[in-house]
Amino acid sequence: MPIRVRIAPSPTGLFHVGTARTALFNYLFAKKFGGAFIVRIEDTDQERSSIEYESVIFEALAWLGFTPDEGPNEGGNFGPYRQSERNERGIYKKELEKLLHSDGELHAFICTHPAAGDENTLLHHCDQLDAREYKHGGIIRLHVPDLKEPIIVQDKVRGQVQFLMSDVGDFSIAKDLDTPLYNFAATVDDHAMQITDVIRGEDHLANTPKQMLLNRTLGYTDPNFYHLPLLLGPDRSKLSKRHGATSVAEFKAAGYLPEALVNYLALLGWNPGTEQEIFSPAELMAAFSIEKVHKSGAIFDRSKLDWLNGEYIRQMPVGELTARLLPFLKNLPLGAVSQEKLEAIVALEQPRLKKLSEIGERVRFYFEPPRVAFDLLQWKGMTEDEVISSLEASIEILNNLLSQKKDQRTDIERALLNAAAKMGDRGKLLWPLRAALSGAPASPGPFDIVELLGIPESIERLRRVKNGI
RNA sequence: GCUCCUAUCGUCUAGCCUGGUCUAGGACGCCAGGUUCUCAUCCUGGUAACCCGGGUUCGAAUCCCGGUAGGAGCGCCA
Repeated sequence: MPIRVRIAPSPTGLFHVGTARTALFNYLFAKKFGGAFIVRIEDTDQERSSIEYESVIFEALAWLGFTPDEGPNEGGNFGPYRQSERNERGIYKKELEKLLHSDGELHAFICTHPAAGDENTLLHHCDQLDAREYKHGGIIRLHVPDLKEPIIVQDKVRGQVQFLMSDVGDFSIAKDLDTPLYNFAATVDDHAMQITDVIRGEDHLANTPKQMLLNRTLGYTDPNFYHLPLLLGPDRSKLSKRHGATSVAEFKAAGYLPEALVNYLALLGWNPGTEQEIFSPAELMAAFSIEKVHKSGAIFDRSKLDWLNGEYIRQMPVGELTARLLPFLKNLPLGAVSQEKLEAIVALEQPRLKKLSEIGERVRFYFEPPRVAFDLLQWKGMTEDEVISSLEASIEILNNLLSQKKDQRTDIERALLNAAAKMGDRGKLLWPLRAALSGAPASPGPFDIVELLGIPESIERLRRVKNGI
């Protein structure tokens, strides 16, 4: 039987990184076994679901590179892939009626208990077991006998986990014939879509016995279950908004590369058993095995993500990096900069970038003269006169180069370095030069900057700074 | 409160199944040094952990029991 897995997000909010990791593990598992990765939209709660949030899901999936094999946009033989549409076709109603008319120990019934309020932590053990005919004013529950009989979840990550029927209670499966609820709709769909392996977050572990009970009642076979450890915030509680950025869109906007995020997410709760940490998507597929997934939660640590992101940035061909950087350069006075020059600038910044979003302010000085404060120009407590003569020396060297038409990077470096060496401390020449050109305490080296700016523009900047002192 | 899950450096983890090779390995972070005008990159070194208590055993991070701590779930949300 072919492997079929699914992610079942509800379009009620942003796409969380935890969901992204669940999607990743499902995706890898499917690809590893040549199976199908399915997206099913769980929008039975019409109040909270929206079409905008649905597109957030698709955008996140596309950005991360997890292309669904079946889903609302891709189609497939098991559609529709939105629960709202499935509901319109009466898919749930049909199964619900089966449960309502079942004579078995497990069967659905109408519960007329009032909506849960403060008592919502109590288990429902209703005694209205004969009220099987649907009538308004009640909610439909599955009757679970109050027995000490265990329901054993064979979890492929955590092993055997036992629940008692008496601890499950009569749980809700639909508000009425036309309004199915999560556990019921998911169970019906997983069966209808022939899902073989359910890989999801640990927070669903307690739902599993309910779904197994539903499978048993409806005559379905259970899929394999895998419950992934949770993603945690620094305080070790489930990662949520209060821990900062948690949505995929936020990471994208913050300048993270999808391949770095994916790589990082893969390493949370899983590792290949080797010392490899950087994986291309293909390597990840090859190395992934769900047996090596952990049981314990993992803290989402930004500093390691940042490091990985930097690694990916450094490994990327300059042309590609430049293209990816474009959205983050929007607010800069780029003018009519050539692609070649832009790539040269990007190449200089490449080893310094941790996030794409950092590019903006780092490269602004290439496009417009910076403001330079005097004390920035001082190397090791140089006096005003020393700074001025240092700048003059640089200007003279550059003028010479200009008149000799030597404007190659090697020419620039040789001339400047020679002069700097004669001063004993190279910093006496090089620091004021670099500071005057960049206006920054940290930047690429002066030879690179001069080459990029061009000698005339460099001289111009140096003069202006010198005169401003 | 009830149910369930988990437990190795600050963090992600290897090792645990199949006890000895573990004076517990790697990575991130941090610290120091090298390269260097600066920053980053790069290189070198350092820092730091088997939750606690019993037991089994010649020997336990590894097996067993009991604690403790943390987490998740307990909706007419998903």
